Amino acid sequence: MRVTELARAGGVTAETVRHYTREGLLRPQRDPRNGYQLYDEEALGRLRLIDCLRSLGVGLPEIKQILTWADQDSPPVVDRHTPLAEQGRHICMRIQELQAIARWLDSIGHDDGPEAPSLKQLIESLGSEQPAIVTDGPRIGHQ
Amino acid sequence: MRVTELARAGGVTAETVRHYTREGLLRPQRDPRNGYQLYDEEALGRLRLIDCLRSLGVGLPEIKQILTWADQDSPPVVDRHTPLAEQGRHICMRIQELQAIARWLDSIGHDDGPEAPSLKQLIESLGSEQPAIVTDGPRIGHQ
DNA sequence: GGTATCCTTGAAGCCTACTTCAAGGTCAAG
DNA sequence: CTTGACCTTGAAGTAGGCTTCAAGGATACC
Repeated sequence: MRVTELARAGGVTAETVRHYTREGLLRPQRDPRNGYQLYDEEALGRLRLIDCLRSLGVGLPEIKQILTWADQDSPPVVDRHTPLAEQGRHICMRIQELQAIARWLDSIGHDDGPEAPSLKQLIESLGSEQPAIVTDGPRIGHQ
Repeated sequence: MRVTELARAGGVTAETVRHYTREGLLRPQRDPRNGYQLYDEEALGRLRLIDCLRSLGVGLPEIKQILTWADQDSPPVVDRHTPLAEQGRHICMRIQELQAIARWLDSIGHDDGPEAPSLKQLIESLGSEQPAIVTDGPRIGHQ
């Protein structure tokens, strides 16, 4: 498929796809007749992965690294001190919180009567959790 | 607690807390003696919620709206066309993907031998999903 | 063969979310 | 009573991630 098709399939703009391509996160083939960029099914998977990771605040350079691993199928045998592994743990912890939020956010749509979780309760529960072991230094994740 | 204490507890910088305060997402009390900003337990919950939503790409103005609802305990009886409800569905769908990613990201830490999910498989599975019903218009979510 | 829609490129611009700066007040320890 | 760590404010700066611009080629329909 071409840029706009991939973009539509992935729910982003064509410009975004071009941006990712320029940055080397997507490596389309070329239609030799006209120089158009051609993407395959895998590109869609990559695009979705990029979008997910982006939505978690992972930066493009880091995502590029991840995709490079995928390309080589090289097991990311990184020790547990690389920022990515760090983020892995961070994200796994966060998924818990996200699910609570998702439940609440979801209850907005189909009003679940009185047993819908209250935002106040949600905030309360978030407030009394493990202290998110962060010692110092620049934040990881979203800018 | 004061800015830096809250910041430490929430895993962000003091400047970020000040920023959120300036933007009205946190409303600390004031120590009348010196004008210092004083945050309570609830503020920590709010901070965590902000951080979570931010990591999902929700913008500060939208988060502010959510927190306002929480303050009023007004049930967000929004119809299912508000951008927030839209995001709710978006996020709920995305949680699925995130969990797959989290599983993989998690497997980086403790190497789970041969049955660790492969990145290629992950990408493949992301590529062959529901087409993320997006018709047109500006993207929601992360910038 | 217009013209409308898609594609290419690089460079410049924009927006959000911080971060840093500058000037100054507070406060506990020594 | 000075040093150092912390606090205040508004304004200006930075960084990342797109987005838009400008100039031009490809393709398809009438």
